[in-house]
Amino acid sequence: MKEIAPKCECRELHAERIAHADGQMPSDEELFALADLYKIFSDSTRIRILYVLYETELCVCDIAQMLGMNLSAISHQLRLLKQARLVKFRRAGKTVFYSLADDHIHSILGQGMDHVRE
Amino acid sequence: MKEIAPKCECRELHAERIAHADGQMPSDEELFALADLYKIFSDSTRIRILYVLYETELCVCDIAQMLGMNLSAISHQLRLLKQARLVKFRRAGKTVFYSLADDHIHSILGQGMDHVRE
DNA sequence: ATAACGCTTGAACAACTGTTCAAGTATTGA
DNA sequence: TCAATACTTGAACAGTTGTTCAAGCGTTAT
Repeated sequence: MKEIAPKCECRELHAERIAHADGQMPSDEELFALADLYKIFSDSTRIRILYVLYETELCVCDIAQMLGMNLSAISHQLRLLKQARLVKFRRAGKTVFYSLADDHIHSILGQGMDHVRE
Repeated sequence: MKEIAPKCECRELHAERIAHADGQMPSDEELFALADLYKIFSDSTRIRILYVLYETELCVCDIAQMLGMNLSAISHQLRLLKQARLVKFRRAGKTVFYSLADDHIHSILGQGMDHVRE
């Protein structure tokens, strides 16, 4: 049994604040989904893939070349990006081209960058 | 030795695209910093902490109470949020109050939420 | 001083993650 | 049909992460 309710005397004094904060909360499902979205952006390989795709579609071996990584590693990460609907792909013969799924992704990446550069 | 340059014939055909994509790239340091920022938001405990602090400052035991977790777990996560400069704190007697570091955090969380709710 | 409270910290542990390797599939050209 | 190219996939591995437990620190009241 884990202790989930520490007996803290100050809680009674803060009841109003807690009620207020609680009323503004998004649902738990939304917060978990949000964390999962950020999880995709939280790896530098995936972020770099998204950025090389910012301007143009590229095939898997091009991405691997640009990132200095092997094909398999890139392919695994592309699968995650695909599952998260952040990239889409089209096959042209033996080659598979990947590109960003929609413009929303651009704006998310842009805002994060603003924070880092501030 | 890891293989970092897969010999892919299509690369020569894509040279222009690669040059273009490369010219728009943020620096590696910026991309790593960006991944680190997203890493903070990628855990549901930390996201939930940030949201309960959205409207008001709260002490550690209040946060633990609201999230149904023990004090130590919350304290560990607050340390990470502190290091990332996403929260600030003030001590009042025995109690330590945490709050969001600045308004920038609000807008980042807001945009992520838009994507999830779309 | 001493004790109690609120919080922090370090060590330990299980769970998860990213990369590699080897083997596989799909498509094309000979 | 056979081989070659471009990519995908599963298993294995090391490295990382989040939580818990126990012990500690700082503040306040007695």
